[in-house]
Amino acid sequence: MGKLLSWMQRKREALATGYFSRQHQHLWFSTVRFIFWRIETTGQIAMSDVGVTVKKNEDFSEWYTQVILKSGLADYAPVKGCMILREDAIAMWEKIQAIVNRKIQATGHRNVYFPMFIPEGFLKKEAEHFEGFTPEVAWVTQGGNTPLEEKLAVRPTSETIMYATFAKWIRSWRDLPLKINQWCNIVRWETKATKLFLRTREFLWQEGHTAHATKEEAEAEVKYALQEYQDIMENYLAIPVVVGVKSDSEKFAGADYTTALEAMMPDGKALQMGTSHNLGQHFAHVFDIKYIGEDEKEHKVWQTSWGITTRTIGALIMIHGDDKGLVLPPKIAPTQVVVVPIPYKGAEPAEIAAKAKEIADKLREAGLSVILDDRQEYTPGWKFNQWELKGIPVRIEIGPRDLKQQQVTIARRDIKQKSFIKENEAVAAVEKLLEEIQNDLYAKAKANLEQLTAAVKTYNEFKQVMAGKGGFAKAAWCGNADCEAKIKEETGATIRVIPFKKEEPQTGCIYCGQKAKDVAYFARSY
RNA sequence: GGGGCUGUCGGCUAGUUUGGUCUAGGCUUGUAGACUUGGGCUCUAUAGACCCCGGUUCAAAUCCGGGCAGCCCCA
Repeated sequence: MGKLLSWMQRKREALATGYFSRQHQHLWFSTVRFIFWRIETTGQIAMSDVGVTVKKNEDFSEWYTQVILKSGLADYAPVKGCMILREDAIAMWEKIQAIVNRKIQATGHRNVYFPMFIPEGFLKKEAEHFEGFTPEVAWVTQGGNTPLEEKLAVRPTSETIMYATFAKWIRSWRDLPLKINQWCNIVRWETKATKLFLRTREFLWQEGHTAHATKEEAEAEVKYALQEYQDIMENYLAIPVVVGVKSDSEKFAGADYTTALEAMMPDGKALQMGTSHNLGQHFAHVFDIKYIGEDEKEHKVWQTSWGITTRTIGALIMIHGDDKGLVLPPKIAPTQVVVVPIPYKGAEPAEIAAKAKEIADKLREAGLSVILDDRQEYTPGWKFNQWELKGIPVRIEIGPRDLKQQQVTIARRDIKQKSFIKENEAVAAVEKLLEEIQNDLYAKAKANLEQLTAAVKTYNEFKQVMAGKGGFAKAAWCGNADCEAKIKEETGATIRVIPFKKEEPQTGCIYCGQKAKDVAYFARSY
């Protein structure tokens, strides 16, 4: 009772001292809120929360998350760092799968599936490999109610479990080359800084694994995989990449050397788009993968492994997306064309609907993926926004005006431009437009990459780049890992790649000034 | 690896500073209907939330501790 009284006392004091000022505050905030509400409800651009509410160049990180969630590509899962890939994301991944499968199957690789559980002993066999992966391995220690005698790793990559089996499969030179690939999920237990698509504890990938009789063959395979990846990134995803070799400190744990593709994101951070490793004979030694050659002698095999992941979809979103949402390259878009009928009352709605269907069918016959959005319950404006959010490359509108003039209205997503095409030329025009969009997206991304690439001559210049907008800094490097480590410590930038296209260093090492070995691409990275 | 911030209907949020008229308000979305349809139209009705566990207290969305999740910054 005493406390109640003291509360009433305090409340009375509060009322006496602060009440009116709070009322004023409240009034003021209400007014401001009302003004924003007017802007939102009357403005051309701003609208409800259905769309993306931040601008790409104002809050990139928030923009990225919103685009993914609101376009319906993915969602968060209940477990930290795990994501749900939704219909459109899987559809895109399936497109990538189809392209990769077509390419590698044409060159004699075949798909397999190995188990996701790897005995600890396997993982431990190659010391460097184990050391590299062990900090982020998830372990199964119990089955049902019974503790396991040997704990099982949930695969962080499949070299060890595959190569234990390779040792059984490979006996003779006739068994070589062995070229397999698998599509699967991978678990790497990231502790923090997880991000949709880019860094998740579980992700999907493709891992190719090959074994060869000679070093030269393995080298050719490493190069082959990387070239195909480059083709996919540039000619399908419309993402320009820099290709080359990783420095020793960045190479795959257990490899002789790693080659990689690196792309540049709009926020100035690099993203690794794929890797192709030359494993040399390290695994062949520890797993005892040997064959009897034509020379009747015993030899160890030479191996490669290479992979790309669902991460590439994250790059796609970041590079091509805009303030209205996703922008998808036509070759990867799950749906390439959406047809929206615009039915006015009293303006032959049945005819418009029929015409829309006719156009959609014709486009489908031409091999395009088409959605006919004839939902009655949404207005055309609402549909336009929705399909733009989802990044569908081309939209066709068919309304009374079009009907009368025997034309269709074609709108392209990337530059939001409308044009009017005679109805009987529609299919050809759309096909041409899709190609144009594909090329324009690449050209634009290429221009951005060039703009975010700077050749630097001094360490000061280097630091300025990294402290500013970021991007690639092309700089001379002596080859010493200490310099690399210092640079990372001081600027956050690492060597992303030492390009295949060698450039003569114009200066000494950017850090120590000693004679430079290479020109390397440095950047902060995801 | 270190530091900081946040968690309220499906989404955005008000309320938390100062525990109590909060039986948690608004907008949006969802559902039903009407009206519309060339850029997220309008109206009516209706549904829907305090992250989890514990503590303090007569009383917790509000304070404290822990957990889980998300975000940001630095290395």
